[in-house]
Amino acid sequence: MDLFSAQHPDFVSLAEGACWLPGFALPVMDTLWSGLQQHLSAYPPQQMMTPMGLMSVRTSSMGSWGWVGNSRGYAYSATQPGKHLPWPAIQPVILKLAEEAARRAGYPDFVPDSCLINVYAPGSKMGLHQDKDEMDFTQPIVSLSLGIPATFLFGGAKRTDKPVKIPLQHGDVVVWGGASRRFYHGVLQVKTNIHPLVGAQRINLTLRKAR
DNA sequence: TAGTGCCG
DNA sequence: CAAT
Repeated sequence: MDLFSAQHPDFVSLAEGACWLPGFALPVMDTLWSGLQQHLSAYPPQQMMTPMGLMSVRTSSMGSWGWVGNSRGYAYSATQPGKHLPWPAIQPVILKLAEEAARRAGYPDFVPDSCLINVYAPGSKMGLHQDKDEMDFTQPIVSLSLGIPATFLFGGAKRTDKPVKIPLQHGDVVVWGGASRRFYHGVLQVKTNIHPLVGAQRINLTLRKAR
């Protein structure tokens, strides 16, 4: 490994089946942000309820299935909350980026049908949880960060496993599947900051195959 | 257990 | 770790 790639690794292994790809999406971020801004205007993110209380993040979706929470639990829904309208298709730039990241991580057959969009204002966070409402656990999760930095917590199979802290920045991608597909993960409270393109917020896109 | 606050 |  030469000096440049030692300082700027493009692949960091987190666990069996899981990796962090720092800056993987940087070449498409301007295009991606342009499309995402239009989506967020048309489909404003909403705070979801959970059995435990109101989430601090705001959520929107693209794709055939959108993630929804309510006081009884979590589910994937073909329609927007409180409406009878479907979500728009996953934007081609996002779909291609997710498939390329999955391939780089060792999942060449990734076909996402759901893109969950989580918007973190400063102070927002996400507690440790598992993504386990999908049908096919052979398909990985692909996560893309935009905007201000945040600390991603990547734990293990048990809630009590000590998480690794990953400082995610604009353009970073994390992929987890295989043995780590159901590992606990979360996000520490986001600190106040300004990103030159995205402003005072962090946005996370999570691509999955829900059905 | 996709949140929160209390307790030791 | 409750209470869902």
